[in-house]
Amino acid sequence: MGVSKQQAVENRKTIIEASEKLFREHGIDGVGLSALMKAAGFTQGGFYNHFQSKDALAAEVVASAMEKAGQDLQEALAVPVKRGGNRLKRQVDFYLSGPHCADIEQGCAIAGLAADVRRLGHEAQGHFAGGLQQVFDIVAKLITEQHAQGRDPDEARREAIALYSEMVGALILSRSVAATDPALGKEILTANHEMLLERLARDAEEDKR
Amino acid sequence: MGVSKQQAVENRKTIIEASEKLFREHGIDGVGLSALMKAAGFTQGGFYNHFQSKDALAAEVVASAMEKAGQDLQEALAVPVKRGGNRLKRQVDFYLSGPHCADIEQGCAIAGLAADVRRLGHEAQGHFAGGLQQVFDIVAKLITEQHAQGRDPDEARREAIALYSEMVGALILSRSVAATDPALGKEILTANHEMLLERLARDAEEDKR
DNA sequence: TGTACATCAGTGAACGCGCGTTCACTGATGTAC
DNA sequence: TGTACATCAGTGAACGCGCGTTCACTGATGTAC
Repeated sequence: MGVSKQQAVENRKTIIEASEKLFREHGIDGVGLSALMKAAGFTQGGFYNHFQSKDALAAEVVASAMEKAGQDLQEALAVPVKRGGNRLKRQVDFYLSGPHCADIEQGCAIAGLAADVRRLGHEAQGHFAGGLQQVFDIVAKLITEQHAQGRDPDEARREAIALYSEMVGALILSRSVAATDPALGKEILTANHEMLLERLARDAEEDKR
Repeated sequence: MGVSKQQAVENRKTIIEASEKLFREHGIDGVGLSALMKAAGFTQGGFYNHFQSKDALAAEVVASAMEKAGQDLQEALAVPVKRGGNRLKRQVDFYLSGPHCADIEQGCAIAGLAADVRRLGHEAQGHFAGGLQQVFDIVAKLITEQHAQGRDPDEARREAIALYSEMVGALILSRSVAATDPALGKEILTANHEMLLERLARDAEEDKR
């Protein structure tokens, strides 16, 4: 067809982004190259102009998704905090909200990909692990700024990992029953949300003493 | 080949159990009927003597796995508690241990299937949701018995859901990076474990007052 | 700057392969008399 | 209790289909002179 180099780079990105959505929704094995390329607006044959194999695409999808996840959180950290505002609480509120839970395609990449990544190649797993480290670091910072007198870094990291694990688990469990038992799905979300907010409030109170 | 009715029923169970392991390890789309039947010790053709379709098998696998999970926990509840012993703590210790995390085939069915169940049929999801309800109920009982003066049932259920969500999230995240970054995998397990034990201890102390 | 040629993203058809499913056949089990 | 027949779990080959991948071809883009 003849396409400029710049256009080709953009098309490549389009394929990766379309693939990410389909991979999250149906799993990597649940969607074929023909569907991926079609979703990106191309025909199947062009795939191998951009990627060596489906596995290679999967690795790039994970890398791209995790990079985006890290950036999004980074931005949340950069937004100036209002007086009496609480960035951590706002992140938790958003994460465990109904809309975020329902948005499998664009919601948290970690919750959306974690279970599938285990079955992908070494490269994809590496990108995922790297992104996860970054996310834990950022959440640890959010936790540290939460405390007036700061926080021991190791302790903040432990809390960040526990907090994030709980939120990811809640999202995955809620989604797993959402279609069949929406009430239970909602309950999982709210139970975790309430428990987390109570703990945050309790921590804040202890800080004052 | 000619096989007694009783033998046929046992063979059917063998297929379901072999399938559960392969489904957990590779995902439902990641393993074919030929591999499933071979793992159970049969040839591919016999599959349809037992199941209407691969989807139907998947639904039975989920039902069987969740039933087993509920029974296992039920038994833990039935074991007489030793003086000063703590059944809840022991469950948490086991759940977030390295060996349990590494045992994808026989470990917690909920963590092993949650992410895949979303992509299965309505029937499989129903079995999963039902099993999850049962598990939440049992964990709520464990939490209630934990407190000297008992616990408001709604509050116990909320705590059970939050506790279980965190453990499931920790297991899934730990497994997702275990191959590439084993140190991070271990850290996720221990961070969640320590945080949970601290909370249990704190709850126990509050109880005394 | 204009012309001739190489490049390479995109197309669409084709490849072999393994998938889920079907089928004709076998023969021990289970049943009827 | 013994004999004749129906049942049906199991085998192994075959089916069509969609998969991941390959390939010959197109034609605008990019390059060399």
